[in-house]
Amino acid sequence: MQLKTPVTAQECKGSLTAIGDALYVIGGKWKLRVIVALREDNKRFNEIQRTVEGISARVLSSELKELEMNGFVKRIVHTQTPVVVEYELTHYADTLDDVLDSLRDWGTMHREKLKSER
Amino acid sequence: MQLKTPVTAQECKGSLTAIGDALYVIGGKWKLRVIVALREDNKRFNEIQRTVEGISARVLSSELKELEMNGFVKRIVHTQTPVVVEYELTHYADTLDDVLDSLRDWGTMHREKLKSER
DNA sequence: GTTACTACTAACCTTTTGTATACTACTAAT
DNA sequence: ATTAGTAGTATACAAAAGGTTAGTAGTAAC
Repeated sequence: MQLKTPVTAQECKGSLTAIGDALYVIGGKWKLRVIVALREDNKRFNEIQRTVEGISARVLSSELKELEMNGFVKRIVHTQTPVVVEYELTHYADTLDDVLDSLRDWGTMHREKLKSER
Repeated sequence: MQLKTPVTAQECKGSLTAIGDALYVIGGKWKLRVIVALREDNKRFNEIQRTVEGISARVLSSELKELEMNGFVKRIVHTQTPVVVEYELTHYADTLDDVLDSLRDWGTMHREKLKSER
């Protein structure tokens, strides 16, 4: 049994701004999932697409661009034949560990709850 | 300096599923923000709309319905004139505390980082 | 009598997101 | 010669999400 975080109007406004800021860069259906896929290992384009089930090449391509722009991902091109491109998480992406862990834990718990309700 | 969470292919797949489950019910632009607004206090419709800046009545209405369906929010109707409707977080919504806190902390940190880079 | 507040909802429109298919260009295997 | 793999982009279209405006019906203030 967990106590409710006491929240004043001030704190509430601050939270709203902060959470808005966070969702602005990591919100959406795919960004966090791509980051999770990359946490396993540096990955190449098609590997990521196979790991993140359901994402199309077009959407993955644009998500990777945004993640690169926001400093979560580094793009490494190996100029061989065939050209191989690797995507690597930056150190800044590691700052998302708490967010990803809490979200994973909550998702796991929620799935259990739904299962037990059936 | 924080160590990178070691992630195996198995753990990665589990995380992807769990995070997918979480985003399915609390993903999108508004749901978490509505919950944050309600953490301050039970709120009436127009109060929530004023607190969560930028949300339209139409969208707030549908978000509240989904939040109610998923067990995060209780709708309480006071049959007076005028009819007053209050929205209250359920105990289940409290299980999101870790997610909300980590997201708020990360958002705050991120905003500071952007500020210092300007 | 006009405006504002209560809590929405319907209709319509725009924007965002996603899907499907085809295509580049090169290598290697069958 | 055909197929598969490398990493995408172009095009066209469909679906989902979100925004805008107007309106309901009742009360109370100005």
